[in-house]
Amino acid sequence: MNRETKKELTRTRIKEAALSLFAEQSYESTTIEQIAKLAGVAKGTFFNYFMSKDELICDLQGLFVINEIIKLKDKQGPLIPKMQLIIFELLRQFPLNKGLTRALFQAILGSDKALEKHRKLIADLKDVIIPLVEYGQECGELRKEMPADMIAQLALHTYFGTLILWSMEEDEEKLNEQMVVTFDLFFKGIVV
Amino acid sequence: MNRETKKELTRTRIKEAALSLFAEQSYESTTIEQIAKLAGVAKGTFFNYFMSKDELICDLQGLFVINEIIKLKDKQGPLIPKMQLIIFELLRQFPLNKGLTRALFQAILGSDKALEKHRKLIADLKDVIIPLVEYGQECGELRKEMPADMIAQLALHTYFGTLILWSMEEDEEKLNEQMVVTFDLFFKGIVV
Amino acid sequence: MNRETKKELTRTRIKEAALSLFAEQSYESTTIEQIAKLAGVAKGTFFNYFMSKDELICDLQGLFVINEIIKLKDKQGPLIPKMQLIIFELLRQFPLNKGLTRALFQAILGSDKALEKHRKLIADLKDVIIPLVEYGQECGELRKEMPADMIAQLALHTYFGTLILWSMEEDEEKLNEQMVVTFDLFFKGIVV
Amino acid sequence: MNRETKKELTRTRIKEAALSLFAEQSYESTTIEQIAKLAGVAKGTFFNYFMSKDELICDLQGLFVINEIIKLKDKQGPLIPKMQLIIFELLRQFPLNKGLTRALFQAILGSDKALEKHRKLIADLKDVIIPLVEYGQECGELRKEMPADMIAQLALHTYFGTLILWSMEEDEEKLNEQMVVTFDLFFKGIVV
DNA sequence: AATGAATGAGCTTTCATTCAT
DNA sequence: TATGAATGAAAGCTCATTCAT
Repeated sequence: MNRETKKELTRTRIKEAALSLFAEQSYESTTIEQIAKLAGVAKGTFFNYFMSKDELICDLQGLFVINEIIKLKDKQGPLIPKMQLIIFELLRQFPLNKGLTRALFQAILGSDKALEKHRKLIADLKDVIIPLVEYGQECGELRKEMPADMIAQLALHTYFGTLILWSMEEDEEKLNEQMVVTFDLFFKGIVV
Repeated sequence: MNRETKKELTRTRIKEAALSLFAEQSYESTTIEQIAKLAGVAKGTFFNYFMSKDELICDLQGLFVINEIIKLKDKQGPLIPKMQLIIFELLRQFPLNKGLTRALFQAILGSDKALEKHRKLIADLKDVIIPLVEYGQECGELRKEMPADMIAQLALHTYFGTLILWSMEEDEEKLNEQMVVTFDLFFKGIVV
Repeated sequence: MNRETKKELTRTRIKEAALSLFAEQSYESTTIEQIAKLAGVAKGTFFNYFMSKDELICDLQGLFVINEIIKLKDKQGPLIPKMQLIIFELLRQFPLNKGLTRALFQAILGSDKALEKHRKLIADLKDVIIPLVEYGQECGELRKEMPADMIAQLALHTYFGTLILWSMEEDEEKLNEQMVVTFDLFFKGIVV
Repeated sequence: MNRETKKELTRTRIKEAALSLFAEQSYESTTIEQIAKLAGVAKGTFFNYFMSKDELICDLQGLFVINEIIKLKDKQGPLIPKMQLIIFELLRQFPLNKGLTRALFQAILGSDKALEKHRKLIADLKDVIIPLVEYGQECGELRKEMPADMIAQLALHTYFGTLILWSMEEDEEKLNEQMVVTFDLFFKGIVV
């Protein structure tokens, strides 16, 4: 195994350790020492891979890759199933559990860098959704009295609202089910 | 001025100082020393009023009083305006700005006590909304194919989704406007 | 009830509260606030009766009054029973339990004033015991090869050793029994 | 010098600094900051070596190693000299001065962990002494009317009584001398 | 005389970060 | 590159004591 691969492996181990700890504790109360220990490296080694805790969280946000989602943009066919696919893809990409979701929100809310990155993610998602909605409106599938960017925005409100309330619930409901139901209603609101 | 009044005043000053600091910094990075200083009291005095930062945040959550909202439950008339009133009331009660909203979410996500209190708030809100929705369904105002508790849940998803995304935006949009637009769509989804 | 009596009563209540708390917690971890609360007075009131926690402990040491003991000095009769009476008197005066004993030692060890007072107590006790021993030696009851002040000192070693080890034991042995046995041996060592 | 050695050195420096400060002030009034400063390390470094002041004191109690004493158990010869050797060994092991002795007692009396550890020490010492006494009784050297475990207990009363009273004295008497005299009397009491 | 709110120095403890090895 | 001991600023919090009422 060459040096490059080994480095990548360590980086991955650190990220996984962080995710695992964030999931069971809160973001703030997870220390770099705990992460390093669980990753099997020394505390100092952490800083060879991430300049700070802030940078780590920015990197973890990168897990929400929307590359796959962008591809859906140019796919043909009716809108609703495509949007359901986007949602499905967002959920599938990342094994979210309540603790981890809370931790990520907490981290984003506490770091300017992470907040900035989150804004970019939101903008990217909008860039994917807006054309879809415009296309749907042109096809006569969706109501036209509301601007496409507003509808996209609302879709995100719905998505993140479901996500954060779910993460704060006590019991073990599946996120998928809640998301499906919520968007079912959302689609009812926007279709002709 | 008697002692009791003075104490109440100090308590208020501390809360206001905290709110003000939470609004301009994050919750985590606001220290008790800063709060005390801004409130014009000694650090130790803070602890005469709140056993911990946690307890302070729980107290601040209490600002979301839903007493007014509960009164709306028994008011007559069509549903949608009443729900709009609820939203309006929730927003009016508390001079939310982005920084403060982010700080409150951060605090709730980082403290078990505050999380618990938030769950209670959610439950209370549901208790108000569900009967309204049921009444709307009986009157034939709302679709009946979706259970009332689910619709209530969705309303909360929509509300909190709008709230958190708004709080994370960079620019100065008004929350009120976003909320009105979002719920306009939401209502379209649920009416017959 | 006149003012003087009332004041005395409050003072007693504070002392009793302190003793009670010292018995169940350690001296260091008992706060003046706790004492005041249990005594049914305000925190500030404590300082109207005792200038400091130090002064309180000095006052409590006063419980070991040796006035009664001094009277035994001039009593006639054989030595051993008289010394047993002294021990009995010391134990009787004060409802010692392990927690309280530990707390008192802790307090004495941590305060210069209390330490000084304890030295005086020791000196007073010696002043009582030495003449007794001298008389015992003259009567031929006790060995003469050891100076009387040394024997007195040894008696105190024996007394305080029993006291402190007993207070540090886990189980519920009675102090009285241990003391009787220990001194039984002690007397065997000093009699002719 | 390798890392391991250096660490051991720092640990030793911290312990020595603590002992030195305990000797001149009381245990309670010695702060970790003082210890760190005297040891020439940062405050935080203290906590890399000891989780708390409590743990430090437990570690210091470990200075009373009784390994050497245990070896005496199986030595042949008359009892009294052997017991004198034990006392001598206990005193020699640890450069006791009055301040430090007081501090140790104070620490033990104020910490549950340290108290527990002290009980173990007492139990270990009894385990050494009892067989010796039994052997002495079998050989006809010691009186048989008193159970061996009681005699062992009394020896400890005598030892700790001497120790604590000595530590509370103002003047500079040597502990050794007091101990020798006290036990001289003690032995008189127990021999046939 | 009694109160209890206010004080603030000082406590233990945490932890991201640095840096010599 | 990996290490982990050292750092030290800063955190939350305690509590004996003061003092205006």
